[in-house]
Amino acid sequence: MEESTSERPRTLAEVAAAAGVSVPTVSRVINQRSDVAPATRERVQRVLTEHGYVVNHAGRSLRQGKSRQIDIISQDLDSYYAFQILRGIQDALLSTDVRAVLASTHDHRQREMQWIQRLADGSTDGAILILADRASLHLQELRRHAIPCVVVDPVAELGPNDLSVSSTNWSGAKAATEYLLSLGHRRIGALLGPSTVSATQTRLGGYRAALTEGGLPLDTSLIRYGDWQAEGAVLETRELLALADPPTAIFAGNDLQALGVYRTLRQHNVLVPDDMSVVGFDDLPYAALITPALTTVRQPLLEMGRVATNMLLRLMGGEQVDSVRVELATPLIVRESCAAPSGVR
Amino acid sequence: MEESTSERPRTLAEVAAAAGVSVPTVSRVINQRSDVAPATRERVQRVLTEHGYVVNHAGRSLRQGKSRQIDIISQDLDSYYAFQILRGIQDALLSTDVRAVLASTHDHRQREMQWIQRLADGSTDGAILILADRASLHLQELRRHAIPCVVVDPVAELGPNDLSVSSTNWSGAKAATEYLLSLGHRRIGALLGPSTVSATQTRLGGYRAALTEGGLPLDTSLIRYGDWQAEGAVLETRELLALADPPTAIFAGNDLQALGVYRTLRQHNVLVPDDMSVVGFDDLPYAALITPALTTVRQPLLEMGRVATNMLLRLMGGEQVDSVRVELATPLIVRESCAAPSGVR
DNA sequence: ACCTCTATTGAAAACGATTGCGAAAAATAG
DNA sequence: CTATTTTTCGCAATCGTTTTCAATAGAGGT
Repeated sequence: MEESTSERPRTLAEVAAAAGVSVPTVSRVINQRSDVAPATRERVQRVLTEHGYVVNHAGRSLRQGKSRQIDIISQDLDSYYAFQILRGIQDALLSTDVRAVLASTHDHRQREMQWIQRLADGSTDGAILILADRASLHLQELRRHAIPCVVVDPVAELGPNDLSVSSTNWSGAKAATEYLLSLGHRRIGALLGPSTVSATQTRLGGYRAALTEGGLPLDTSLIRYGDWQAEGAVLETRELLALADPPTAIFAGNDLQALGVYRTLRQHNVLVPDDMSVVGFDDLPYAALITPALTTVRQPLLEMGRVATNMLLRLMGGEQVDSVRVELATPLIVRESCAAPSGVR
Repeated sequence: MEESTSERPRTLAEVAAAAGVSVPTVSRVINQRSDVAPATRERVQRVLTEHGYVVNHAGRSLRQGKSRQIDIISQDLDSYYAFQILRGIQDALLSTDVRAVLASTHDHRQREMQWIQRLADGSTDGAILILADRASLHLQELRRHAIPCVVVDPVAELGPNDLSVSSTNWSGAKAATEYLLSLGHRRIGALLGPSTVSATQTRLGGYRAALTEGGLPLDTSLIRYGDWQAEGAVLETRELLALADPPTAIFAGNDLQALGVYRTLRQHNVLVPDDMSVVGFDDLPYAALITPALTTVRQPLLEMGRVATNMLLRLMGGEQVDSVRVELATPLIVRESCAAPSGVR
């Protein structure tokens, strides 16, 4: 199909020669400048497409100080969670000529330096930060260099000018709690993330709101702060089970923690959902596959990545982005892990 | 700490001026060339470090035709599997100044073109392909441009000169099967990947070898080809259960399929491991967390990514890489999903 | 002391694109 | 038909680095 004559023009000069015009003219055609006569443009364009010329990015970058690359920076690239976001970013980039560079530095001193340096020399046109907070070295450096960036799911409040994309943690938690209440649960354990993370507080707010609306008191002994990990959840679940008046349902901070809850309950011969209802958060792919299939609040991670990327692209294009803080909806996905409490009271 | 005087030298010229030498000399110092007098080198070096100068990558790239970037290309960036490899790659890159670019094109025509073009203009110094085969467009283009690349876990036989890193599928499968045999199982179902994938065939070989050594015949009705997905595994498990003489153990092609097996068994009220033993492949993080915890053959995915990257880096450095085909060990991780068959015969 | 050789260094030419500026050509006005 | 404006397009400079290449200075040999 594409048996282009093996000698593709490598430089503007070659194209220019072939089209009988000067180098700048070809450049103008490529960059869709207006000051080219229609006839000339057409002629150059033909040569361009026929020979399959491609611009040399190094040359362009050098001249323009732009790279058409964005950095993806994740605090911990070690969770399935971040991976989903990554996929969304890739998606959004598919129809552009922008490329994503994995730029996490993982507290590696030397690497952080390198990264900062790359910022200075125009190697980076923009960045997407996953789970960053305002104090993050990355965010600060990006601001210093005035490089556009968007934070996906910030862990703490950002500055007033920092763009972010997250999900409706509050209503997600509220919906989950309401659902459990509607099933008849009156004692609902909340096994959240670290108390310092804003998402945790927001979700706690949703949980509390649902309880209040349901006319129930807030029992702080039912609230546990975790570390987002399954191992931690094991301990916290044990604590909940050991309560004098243990909960009949557990709202886990994420699906990974829910996995830890499942595991612990099994060890204690507590059946899900018969003896204990469990709700997760995230809806990672395996949530539907474990048994019993996990009822969970879906975070549209893919979508979040996509939206953040589109915002960033607009920002990079110099457009004004009006919505500084975007929150995407978090539907409750009902599966098999919840039921009415067994000991009806 | 690093209150560098805000006017960091942006160019070699500025450094040169500050050090009282010429631009090329500074360049030579930076690139550790030998033809610089010790005294001069030391003087320049001081200016360099004191002012925190950093090379401009666009300039260097343009001149050298190298980018210090490698492409990561994955057939489907949509599995947790690939993500683990990605982490390994990141790890290996941490102590270098090479950056990883997500370059999967997902059969997106336009994007593939862009990618090929970037190959031509030196935007890519090397590539790591995940799950590619010899016929892959990417691999062919890379070869055409003589760009070094390494394939992680090739899905089909590669050319004689293609470097690859994979795992010992044969002995992994053999170990898993032997383990089941040692528990007393005599009918072991094999729920593999697509029959066209070489890993599938290799594992089948290991499975068969264990059977033969155990003096058991190969019952082809126990062998099912799947698609690596959990949904497919559901169907295939049903088929196995519907056999006149169903297996007492199932060896799944990967952990995701094992999840499907679990799910189906639960639906059919078949207890794991009491009524059916299950072995997985991969050892993804959730394997230890589901209940019962999955006994599985560990693929050192992280390590594979790391090894592949190191090979690539050496290749890019012009070193001769002797081991064309690297296989990493696949230990059997025994957890809770296997037991002696219940109906002792 | 002269010649040769080596170790250092800088001047200048790339690398491939974009852009400011001015000149020629064409269009418009008078 | 001339004067003025507008289009169109090329020259030359520039982005920041690396790489010849030649020049200089010093070392060593005889």
